[in-house]
Amino acid sequence: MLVTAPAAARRTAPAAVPGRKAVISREDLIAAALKLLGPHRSVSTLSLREVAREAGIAPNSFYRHFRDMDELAVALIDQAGRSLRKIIGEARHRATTERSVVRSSVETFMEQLSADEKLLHILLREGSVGSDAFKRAVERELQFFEDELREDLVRLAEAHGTGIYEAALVSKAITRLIFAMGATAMDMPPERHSDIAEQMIVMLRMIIVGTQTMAEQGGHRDERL
Amino acid sequence: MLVTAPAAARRTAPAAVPGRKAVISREDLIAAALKLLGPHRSVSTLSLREVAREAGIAPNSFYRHFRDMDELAVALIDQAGRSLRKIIGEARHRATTERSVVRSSVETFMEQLSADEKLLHILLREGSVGSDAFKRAVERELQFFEDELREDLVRLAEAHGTGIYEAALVSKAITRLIFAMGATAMDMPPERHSDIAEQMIVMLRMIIVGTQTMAEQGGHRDERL
DNA sequence: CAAATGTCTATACACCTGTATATTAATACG
DNA sequence: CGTATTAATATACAGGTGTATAGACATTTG
Repeated sequence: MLVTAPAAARRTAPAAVPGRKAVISREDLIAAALKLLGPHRSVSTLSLREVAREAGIAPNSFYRHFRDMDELAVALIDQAGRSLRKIIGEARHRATTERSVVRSSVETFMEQLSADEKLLHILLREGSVGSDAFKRAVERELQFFEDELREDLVRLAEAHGTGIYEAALVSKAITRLIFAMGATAMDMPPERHSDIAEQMIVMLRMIIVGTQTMAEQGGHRDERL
Repeated sequence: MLVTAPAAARRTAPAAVPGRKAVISREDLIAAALKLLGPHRSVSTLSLREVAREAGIAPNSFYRHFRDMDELAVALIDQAGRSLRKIIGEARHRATTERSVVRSSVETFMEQLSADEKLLHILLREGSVGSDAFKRAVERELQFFEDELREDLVRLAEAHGTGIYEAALVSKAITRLIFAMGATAMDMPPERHSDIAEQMIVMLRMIIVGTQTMAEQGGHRDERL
């Protein structure tokens, strides 16, 4: 993978390589790119020069850290995914003792959205534009999310003795739905976010009740609709 | 609305206005833009000059028809929405006598996707990037879709004597889910499209079974999950 | 036919983009 | 110390962009 190779290189001990000390790092460039992003500024519209300017370096110095803007974009997605998974993971863990998993996860998700954490915005917004590498990176993060959710679902289903029909599809549906709803929520005033969260919760509950009911009936509902 | 005003102006009888006869029309420009679009070319990356070049006119002539590229983009979305609604409408009508509504609608949707009709691609792909006007146009089309679906759902629920819990949310969930799944399907080889369609159908059935079950139980399921 | 009027083109400007080349600056090692 | 090695810069180029301005062309109207 293109992005992990240099990351691995940096991970080795910084044992006294000759040459000039790096005044700027990949992380600095990522931070500069993040600073430029906003509700009206998407990753795909950022230019190399712009990021370099924001980071306070000459345009050409950019190449010391990334092959092109696309590689930076993938790094951004990587970071966004890691951050989101960590947060949601904590939310799930926290939830088992307190409120329901779906409520606590959804609310955490929406809190993160409101917190103007631009990372989440990237993940939600730009999954379908950009280079192939970029799209694949986003898809990979969705897949991670989906897998973790599926494991949680079957675990919880067993714990509660409820059935679950097509767990993989359930988690896929939930993931896509959450991300789609989150994306539209981004373009709304924050005071409506709690409404959206409630809508999400009802939607998820429908899916869960659906899969449970279908599990009880063996999935053999007629195709009346 | 910005785009309907000039459209209305053109709709008046073309009764002998003085001046030179227009050699190119808005529709020609829209067609040129469509020709440029593709799996690796999104609306937001089209330049005014590029579209003008493709249409065979001087860059400045563009302004005779659209204020800027954004206005063209909104017109594109408009057309895409109309086209999709028409097709899905026919599918729904056709379905009542033949197979299930959800199956027939989903299959029609995916057929349209495979048919390389770029219009649908625009609608699916670029809902979250671009100007505010553009995003609002996409959101409006989704809303149309959603409203029609809701009417259909309550009608069918009454016809079959099944309940339906929170019909508005059901149609919203289905719409967003279909569009999200469709967007990811676009980036996949066509031979996987039928798989995706089957996945969609199961997902939708879960939601429908869920809303029916919740209607029977008055929506008072416990929050175990 | 002439005048008016709307359509289209040509030219030009200022700006921005990615990147190739050459040069300078700073650090580590012998 | 000097030298090798790497980081960062300055300059420059070719090409693209949106759009302002002015003029040419065609067509309807008086």
